[in-house]
Amino acid sequence: MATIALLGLEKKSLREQALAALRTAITSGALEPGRHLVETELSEMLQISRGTLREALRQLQQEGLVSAGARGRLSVRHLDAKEIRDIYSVRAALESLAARTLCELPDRQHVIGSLRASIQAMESATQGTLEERVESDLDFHRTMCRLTGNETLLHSWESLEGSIRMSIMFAGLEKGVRNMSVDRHNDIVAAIETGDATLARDTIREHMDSAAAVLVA
Amino acid sequence: MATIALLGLEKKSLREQALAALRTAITSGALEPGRHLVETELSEMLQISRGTLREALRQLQQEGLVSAGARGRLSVRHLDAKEIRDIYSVRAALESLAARTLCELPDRQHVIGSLRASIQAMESATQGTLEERVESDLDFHRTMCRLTGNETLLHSWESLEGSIRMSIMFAGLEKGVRNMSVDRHNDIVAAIETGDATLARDTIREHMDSAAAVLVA
DNA sequence: CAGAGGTCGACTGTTTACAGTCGCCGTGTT
DNA sequence: AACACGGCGACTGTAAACAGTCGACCTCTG
Repeated sequence: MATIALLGLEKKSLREQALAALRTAITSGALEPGRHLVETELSEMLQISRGTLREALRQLQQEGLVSAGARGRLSVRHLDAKEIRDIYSVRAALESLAARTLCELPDRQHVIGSLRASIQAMESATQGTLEERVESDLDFHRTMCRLTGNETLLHSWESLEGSIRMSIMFAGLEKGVRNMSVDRHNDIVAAIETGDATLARDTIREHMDSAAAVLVA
Repeated sequence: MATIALLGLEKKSLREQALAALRTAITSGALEPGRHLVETELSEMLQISRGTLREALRQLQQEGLVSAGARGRLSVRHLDAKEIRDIYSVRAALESLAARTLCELPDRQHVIGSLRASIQAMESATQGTLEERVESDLDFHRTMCRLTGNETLLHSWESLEGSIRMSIMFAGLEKGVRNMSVDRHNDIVAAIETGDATLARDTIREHMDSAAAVLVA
């Protein structure tokens, strides 16, 4: 196998570059689910030492992209239908909290603006590649979490992000993208704007349920 | 032979031992918040090499017990009142999902039994040390997440566990323990038993809100 | 031919060594 | 006295080496 490029991240530590490269390799399918990850092999691909690689792998493991087998053997995690549904349940819970938090803000104009901008970016990406559309979709949801100002919430969501990407990849990008609807996002923002936390929660739950359903179909 | 089985169970990697030791050191206050963590210093304390230590630190970092400063300098995370409230918000969201999931199970008898057993253990610990009482309390909540069978949910909760422990420590064990009520837990189980997800959610939220309020007071 | 060793190879666990960087502090200059 | 400079020490980033373990395959023996 050819080397995995570490482009665009020259400023950061090798560990972070490796982490990003591995994440991409896994969520893009270059490293297919179930694949056994051999440290010496990967460190050669990435042109880094094993020690540095191992640090990155620990992080990946915690994110759930990599799972441990006997004697520390690592492999790319394989997601089955139930796991995808589970991931989306947790995702829905986190994003519902995000929406509720935003609903309770006294002044939501700035928040609404940012969210609408994110939706706009998504509309612009309609003509782009599948990957770009997925990115813009995840951006919206990540933005929602970030705008709450709750770092713990954002961090929890981000540690789920890799699994979400894998879910989409697992089911095929087409399916994942087909489910992405600008309308749904507009509904969420509208609910937040009126401060209706219950409606926002229900909208998000429906969004997540149908997304999970499409992915496992 | 018993010895063979025991060998497999008690032998963990140095990394895991170090991880557990560091977690304990931080949540017990031996390593106070804000303290700068020097790798060579820690590796000497723990009698392990820096490489092994660094892997453990990455995991600790992801759990939020350790935060990174300039040039990779790590220090024990310091939680302020807002962060504690934020952590408990996310915790409430996750446990609400757990309760709702359990409410939707067709046959909940086994679950109810396990939860009541956990509460029983908590009552037994009433006479124990403060640490033991905190442990039994966390056990109940962790059990609730585990019983859902949603590994992602359990994992998300567990990655918050360290922060929860820090919150309790930050406010002083007495305060944390004073807030632990067997009644509250019984209320949660009762709600799950009747399948009333809304009631379970509200009970958990109140529980979490008041816990956070006590801790930051 | 079956099965008990026994060597080999492939990995992971762990340690040790080396390189780079930043702040500190003393020194010399003006 | 203020300031620029340069050596020094303290850390982190990174690499390379060493050790232990388990499975595969091969061989010898009954």
